[in-house]
Amino acid sequence: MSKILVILGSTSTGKTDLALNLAKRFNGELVACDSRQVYRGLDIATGKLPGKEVTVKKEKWFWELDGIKIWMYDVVDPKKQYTVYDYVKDAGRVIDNVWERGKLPIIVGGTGFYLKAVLEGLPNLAIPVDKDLRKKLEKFSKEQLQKKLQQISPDKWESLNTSDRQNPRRLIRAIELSISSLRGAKRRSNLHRIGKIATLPLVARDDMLKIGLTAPREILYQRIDERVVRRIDQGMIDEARRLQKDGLSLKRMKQLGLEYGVLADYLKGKITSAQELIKLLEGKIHGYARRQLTWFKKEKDVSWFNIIDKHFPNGVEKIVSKWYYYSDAAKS
RNA sequence: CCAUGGGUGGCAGAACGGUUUAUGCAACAGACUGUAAAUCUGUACUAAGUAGGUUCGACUCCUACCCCAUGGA
Repeated sequence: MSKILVILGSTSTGKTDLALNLAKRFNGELVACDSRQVYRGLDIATGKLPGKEVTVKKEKWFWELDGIKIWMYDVVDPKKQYTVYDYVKDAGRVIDNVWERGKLPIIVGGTGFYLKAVLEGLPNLAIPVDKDLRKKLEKFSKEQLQKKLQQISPDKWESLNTSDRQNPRRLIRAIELSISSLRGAKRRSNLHRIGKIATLPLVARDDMLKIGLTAPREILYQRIDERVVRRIDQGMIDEARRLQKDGLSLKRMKQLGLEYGVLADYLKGKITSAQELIKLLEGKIHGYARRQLTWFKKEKDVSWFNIIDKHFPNGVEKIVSKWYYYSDAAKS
């Protein structure tokens, strides 16, 4: 069996809850697809635990929630930088392993880019980061970067849209790609080696089922707001303090996004009242949810379910069941 | 009760006697093939505690009142 089930949707739609139930029913294991859950120690704010009560066991390479394995939590130290590249590599291995043991991998995805990368592969992943180059380029102003790219690769520059042309990070990567392709031959070997990893899954269309969870905006925001308060109660602030104590710089914490960005400001003393803290957290997460909606809107072949419908889990189960048991027959 | 400081868009926070009054956050829309919960782009908000006055013109000056903060009684 090489089927793969994907649960996607924006934050606080209850992806993990649903995935756990499906895992129990269909002999599955979860594979988290979240750019922050991969970091050790980022637990409360990244929502590693589902909304419902659940027994938790932490093993070295996976967690076990209610006896269901969940992978791709805690794979790296938060001081290190983890990228799509790492994710594709690691998750690819995990998925293979799940298949080997005859289980159904259920990808629980909030990070659209990572999801796309594992599912479809990302050709350019084969071209590695050039640290020295980046170090140099990071000192450049936006204008200098633009000029540089126009110089070395007008085509690449033309291919960028207006917003990416203003985006230093993207400009740097574009320059990196251009220079690498100028070096032609050398790239070959890399392409070969890493390209294989990047396209690892290559799941046939019928073997993949994508379930999307949505909710009306107001409901989503409301759920987020409730969750913010709950997480503060659960000790989200102490979690940030602990990370700092363990040597995570506030600058790095800020890079970790959303909650951690706000919490870093809080620890710095930039934010003084609890009220302000909560408001900022809510606002940031609302924005995030919106960006996810924008991204997932374009996702193809998704069976969407609105979570305000109390019976949606039944609907999901039905279609998963049909896919799980019968799609082989349908294929032939 | 006195003194001092202050009341600016949803919030924070500047400048300024004079056509569109910053900026940041949030909001809304979008981009995104190695930091993606990141980063970037676009749009909208179109605001001055209240009541008067000065002025050709007031958010900006004056008066009264209301409210807030700090200090004092």
